[in-house]
Amino acid sequence: MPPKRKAPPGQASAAKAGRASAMSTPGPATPRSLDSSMMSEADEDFDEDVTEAQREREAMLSKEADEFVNKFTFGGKRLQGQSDDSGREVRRYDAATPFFRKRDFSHLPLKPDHQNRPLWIDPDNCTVVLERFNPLAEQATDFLITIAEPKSRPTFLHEYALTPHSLYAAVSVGLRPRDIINTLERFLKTSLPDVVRKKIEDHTRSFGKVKLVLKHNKYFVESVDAEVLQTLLKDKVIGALRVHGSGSDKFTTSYAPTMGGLVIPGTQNAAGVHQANLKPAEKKPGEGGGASNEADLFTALNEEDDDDDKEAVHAFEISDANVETVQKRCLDIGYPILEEYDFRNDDVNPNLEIDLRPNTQIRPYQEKSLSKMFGNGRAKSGIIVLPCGAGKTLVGITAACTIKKGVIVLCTSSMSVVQWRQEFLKWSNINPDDVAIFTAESKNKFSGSTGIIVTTYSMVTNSRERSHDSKKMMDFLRGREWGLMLLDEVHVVPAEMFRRVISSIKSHSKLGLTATLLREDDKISHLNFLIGPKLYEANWMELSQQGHIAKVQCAEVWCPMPTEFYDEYLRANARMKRTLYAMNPRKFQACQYLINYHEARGDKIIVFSDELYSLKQYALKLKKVFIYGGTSQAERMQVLENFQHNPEVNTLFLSKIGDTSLDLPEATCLIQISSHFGSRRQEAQRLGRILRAKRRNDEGFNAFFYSLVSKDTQEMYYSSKRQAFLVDQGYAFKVITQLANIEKTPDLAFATPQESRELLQRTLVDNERGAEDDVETDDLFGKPGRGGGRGGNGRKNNGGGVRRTAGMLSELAGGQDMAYIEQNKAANKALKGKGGKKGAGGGGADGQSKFFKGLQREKDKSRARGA
DNA sequence: AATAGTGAAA
DNA sequence: TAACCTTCACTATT
Repeated sequence: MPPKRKAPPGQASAAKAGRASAMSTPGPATPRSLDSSMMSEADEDFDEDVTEAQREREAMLSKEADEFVNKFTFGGKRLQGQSDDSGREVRRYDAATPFFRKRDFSHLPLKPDHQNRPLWIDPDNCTVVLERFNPLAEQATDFLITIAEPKSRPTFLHEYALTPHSLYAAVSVGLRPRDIINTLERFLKTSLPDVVRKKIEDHTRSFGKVKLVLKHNKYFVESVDAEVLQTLLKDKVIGALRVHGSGSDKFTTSYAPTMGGLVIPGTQNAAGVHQANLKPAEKKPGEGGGASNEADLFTALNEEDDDDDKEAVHAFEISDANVETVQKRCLDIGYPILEEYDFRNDDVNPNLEIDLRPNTQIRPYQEKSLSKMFGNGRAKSGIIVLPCGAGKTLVGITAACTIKKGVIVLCTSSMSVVQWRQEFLKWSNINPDDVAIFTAESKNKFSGSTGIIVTTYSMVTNSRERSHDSKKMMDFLRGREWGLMLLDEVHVVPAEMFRRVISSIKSHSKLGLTATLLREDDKISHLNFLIGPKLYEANWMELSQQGHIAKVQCAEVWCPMPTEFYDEYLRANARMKRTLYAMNPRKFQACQYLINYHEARGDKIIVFSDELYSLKQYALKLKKVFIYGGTSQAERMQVLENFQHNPEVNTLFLSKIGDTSLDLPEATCLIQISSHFGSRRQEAQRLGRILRAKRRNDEGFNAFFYSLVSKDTQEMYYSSKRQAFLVDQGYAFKVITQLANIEKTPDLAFATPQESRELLQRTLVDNERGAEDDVETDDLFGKPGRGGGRGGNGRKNNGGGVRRTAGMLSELAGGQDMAYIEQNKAANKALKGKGGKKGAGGGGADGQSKFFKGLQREKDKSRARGA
């Protein structure tokens, strides 16, 4: 037994502080860390203080339990809000009751055969919980992804939310309200609460009644129900936007002769049938129950549809520019606009000669997502969410092959433009002349009357002066109707700039593709009226279990900071903080260790760092290749080529350039040493980089994802935020606090305190000197690189000028004392607010110091820009 | 043809 | 809670 030590009061409070800080680090890791270190310490060392320690622990545990319950309580906000419901009924109380507080629904009577039913429901906020281990789980899952939004899908319990959007999606896929209610009733353990029933009825009543139709290059709001249109026109927003054609205030009323009888009952699942014809063996017997059930529903609906088609259709026109406004308004007032394209009966637009190559195989989930899009024989606009590496491109191409009209594909970078074209040629029999690329380099049109154009968002949205060719091309794009608009990485669209695409190019249907329907702002919901509802979202875990994407082991490695680093960290400004926790020598060692370990296993490793300084330092010290924004095109190609084929080059360091704009070869291991705040999108996108790795099948996992985190720094908080999405997808993050035998690593860097201190000094000097040089001499770039040369990567720095201006203010602040930082921040903000628009009035900032000189320069620049 | 400058995303 | 650097694509310039 170890000698007992009586804890001096000071130490006890230190332990308390430590514990408090551990508590304040949110995320799934917290309980584990408490178990392993804190608990044992408390038990052994603080024997004498047992009562106090215990009390403290109990308090902590109960607080933790509260947090835990809160986390799994739906609508935690309401919980605090309503404090008293004493008037209602007397509830039974037991030991667990306090944990549930007001979220106790044990009064809802269970059905006698509840064990055979997989769903629970929370009537207050329409959250549905699915038991994955229930025999009926498969069928229920199929149903739930149609009517509800997946919130969280770990191994055993899945959480879905019924939202207006998700119900809208369900209706647009062809389910009727009563189908939804009946099926829910069938799967629920309790009877469907009336509140929910009413909600579903209310929300779905008006759905699917209004359509947006493109006719002769003009947009019309269309409905079979004249009263609905009247309602819309009475709305102050929509009514004002109506285009009054030819002086008549009546609707244009027409009949829809083309629809009657052409959609043959049973084939409404057009895409599905199409695919089934291609490959009948693809149908899985296991899916029988859910699929046929769904098919029944669709059949029922379709008969009704045929009746509708014989009715009159009423419409009024709106202008291109107002489409977005009208769509948004309609959604707000409960009449979401549905975009459907009856492509098979479109005689106006020429057909495109395109088909999938005969031996092409569509995977079941791809087929499923497409059957949602073409559920009733027409093309519905919407969004399909598939993880990276799961074949998004093929889904888009298959959609194009089904519609067989002109297609416009929008990508985020010119590189993926080239890829999309190649994929089209690879998977379909399209004539290469009919797939044209529209970027800065190439502005070709297709040869025939119709075809495919692949371009970038920025090319289409660019509002500045255009080159002559570019202008002509845009007129061409604007002047015609497209059958399908494919929006790659659709989560970028809600940005102010990019949403203009929607109104400037007219297409009959839109299909958005993305892996991560995530943004850190709340604009993602805008996609519902910009593009359409989410038609399908794949379950990552399911795909990896079926072997379509890699099985990934995720781990978070906690690296303690040496005290001298931590002292410096506490003192540093935000910019320096980020550099310091990336340069943590213990983190460097962990990185070195992991690289060694995985290279020995034969893995290909990618290391991500957002922090450029540390990226270079790591790569140079470990003698590995690296790519960042300034790396020239030719060299990027060369490095990637080597990484892919040269057995000597197994590790590649990347800045955040690797997130989107590089076509990375397959890798099996990924290490993150620094990242962009709490961006869940980035985390998911990076993980996506190794999902393609599925060749090796030797063990349980075929890919590894490490996140290196400096302990007790901001990183801990960001890291837990970043992981939220992946945790919801069912990934479990293992916390590693100790790497086995790390001290045996050959040439372990910074092993002595001396080296560690040197590293700190150099880091500080390198990052400060740069700023001073910049201001004083204005000649930073004539010098041979701070932080050592370019280790074999001799390249020209073309981004220098840009970086200089950008780095100016913040670096200056770093060189000054605290008082200065405050000023700088305030001034920076003021500059932001005024600058650019009206040319900030020349206020008190006269050229007194370096700081104000820099500020003045910024100001001049923004004024020049504005004029 | 290579490079500088710019707006915009996040 | 805000932070705020890096990166990209486009166009104009030398």
